[in-house]
Amino acid sequence: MGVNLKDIAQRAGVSLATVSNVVNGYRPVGERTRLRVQQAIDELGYSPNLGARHLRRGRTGLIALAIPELNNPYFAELAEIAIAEAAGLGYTLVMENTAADRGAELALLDGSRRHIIDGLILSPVRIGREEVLARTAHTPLVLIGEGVYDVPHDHIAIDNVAASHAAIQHLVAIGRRRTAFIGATRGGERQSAHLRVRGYREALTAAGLPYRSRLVAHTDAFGRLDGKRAMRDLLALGDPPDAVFGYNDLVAVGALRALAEAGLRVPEDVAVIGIDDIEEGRFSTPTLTTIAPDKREIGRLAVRRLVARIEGAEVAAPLTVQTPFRLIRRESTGTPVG
Amino acid sequence: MGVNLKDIAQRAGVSLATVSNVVNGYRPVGERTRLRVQQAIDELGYSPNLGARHLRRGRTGLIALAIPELNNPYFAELAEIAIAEAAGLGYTLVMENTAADRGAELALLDGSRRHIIDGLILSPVRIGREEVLARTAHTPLVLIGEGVYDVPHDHIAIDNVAASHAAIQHLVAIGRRRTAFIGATRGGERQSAHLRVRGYREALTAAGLPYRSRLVAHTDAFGRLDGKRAMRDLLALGDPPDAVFGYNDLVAVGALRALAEAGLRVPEDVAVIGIDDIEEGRFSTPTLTTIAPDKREIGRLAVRRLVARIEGAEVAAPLTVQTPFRLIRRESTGTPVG
DNA sequence: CATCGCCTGTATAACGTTATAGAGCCGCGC
DNA sequence: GCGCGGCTCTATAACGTTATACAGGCGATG
Repeated sequence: MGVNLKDIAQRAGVSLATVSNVVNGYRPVGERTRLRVQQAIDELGYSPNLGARHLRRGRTGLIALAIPELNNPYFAELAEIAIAEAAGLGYTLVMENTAADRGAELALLDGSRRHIIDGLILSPVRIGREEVLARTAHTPLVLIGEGVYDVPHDHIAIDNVAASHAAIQHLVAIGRRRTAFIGATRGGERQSAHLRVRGYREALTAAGLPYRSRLVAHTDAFGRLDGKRAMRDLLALGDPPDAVFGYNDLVAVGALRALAEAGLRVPEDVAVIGIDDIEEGRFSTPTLTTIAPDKREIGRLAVRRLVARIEGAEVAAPLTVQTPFRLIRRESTGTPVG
Repeated sequence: MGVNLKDIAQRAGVSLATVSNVVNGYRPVGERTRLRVQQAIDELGYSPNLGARHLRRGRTGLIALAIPELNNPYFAELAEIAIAEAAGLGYTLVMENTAADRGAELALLDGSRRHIIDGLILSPVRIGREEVLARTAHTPLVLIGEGVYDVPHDHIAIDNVAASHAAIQHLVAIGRRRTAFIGATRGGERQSAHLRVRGYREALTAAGLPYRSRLVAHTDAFGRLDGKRAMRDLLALGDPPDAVFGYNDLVAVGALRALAEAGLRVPEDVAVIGIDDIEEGRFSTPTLTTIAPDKREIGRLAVRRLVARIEGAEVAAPLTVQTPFRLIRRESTGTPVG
């Protein structure tokens, strides 16, 4: 099909090996021949066949980013950053959608893709420590988000407990005394949902407020619809909450909608706060107060750690990084003071 | 590294070729040997090295979906569908973000990725007919969305003019007489923005309403912020519109926000309609009336056409498909009647 | 009974690249 | 005058797979 090394070699009157050396500088080439080869390359419009290169090198130049839902703007924004970072390092990022499915996560960890991918960035949802430890694939793995700990892999996440503290402290500061949480899950001791509930509980206690399990709404997933339904249920309680802390912005947006349909005012009747700082929250009515993780940092760091491992930094010990976050005050908890 | 064909062949006591035939059924294999080989495969946990396979076959099994912004929920939803469809056909889809950049679109059309990708689905924004015709790469190309016509490639899009008609007719039906359009662009005769403006204009004329160029707001991009700014400008006019038709839902959401900040009621003061039916519009306050394209159909069709071409349907003439759409009435144009 | 064709299975040459071993040439020191 | 090391470049063997050409066995056909 296309132009290959041999064509260039013939055109320039040199050997295959010399052309290869010109292309990727593995060994030095004399100035005159290099120029001749370069000219042939330009004239014929050669670009290396990556498949063949990777067969020979044993690497494909592909890394995968596996996330539970592409539809979630948080992950879409993260993916956009990661794709750019990977491209800058000479890698192509392919997105894998696990759809929060256990089988899909397991298949990625150790599946048939292993030959096609040099490394994997995974945001685990349904698998835990054991599954990660049981993995036999030898390609580097970087974990993002919470859920799996104490495994020999790099791990990047925000401090969920601290983030929840910040959210609750803010609600307490604006005078709320009955704050609900939407987005708890059953089981999963170390899942991020669990950690966020823990932070919620600890912060309430620290503020001298009671923890009421009725105000903790469980959901199957973390989408807008889940938030809306849960909020509706909370409003049906005898004594509904005066504030809601959503597992993420999507859930919080759903809560906003349920409140609007119920004819309640935000933040006067119920204040709402989420986590993720998705763009949608900057344009909703009311705009959404949120805990903003440093998506840029997470995306770039994950890719860079992975590439470092792929390119041979096996020696370094697995790194666990907690990226910073900040509170962004918007209308859903009252007009910012500052 | 991993287990390869040779290992299996030795274990089962057969030749390489036989194992290969068992794996991909290119030629029939006797029942007894097939079983023995299969057993060896299972025992050793063999999975084919895709790089090598693709080098031999001349195909990589990768197709690319190039879209102008991953952040746009419309494209994220489309991508999710396309990824699933590609996986079902044995292909891996890699996402390419052109960021609505001309250079990026050109690079994709004819760039260094050509060896790594079997085919490309492109949503062009900044390039036109000439650039597509000038392309030298020989891999199949499927275009989605509008902007490029009369090129020898499959093309899938909704009928933008008709969609705009439907939107305007709806606004007229609910009694609006001064409808603005947000999201026009300069130049680009056949760009979708241009087509949507044309439909807007034609439908107004058909309804016996005047077309006022002051009510057509131009934007640089099609995001929430663009919609918000444009709406603000429209409201500053001496006689502001009583309805707004957004280039897409994102722009419409931005308009909703500007209206809320201006203290205007939707739909009483200003009705709003968009195109895309993104989930966000089902949860915004008010919920957003929209023209819903059949995303599932577009995503699946694009992938299937591309794969058909890759697998040798060069004979068939390029297909241009217009996928259906429907109007979804929500609060932003008044409570649905039906 | 020889021949033809089918059915299984094998040996082997690609695919396009990179890394290794080595060949030719030149100048320098003993 | 001969060997030795440094510098370029070349020849070639992989990487793991698939497709082609071919070989042997066996029943059916003339």
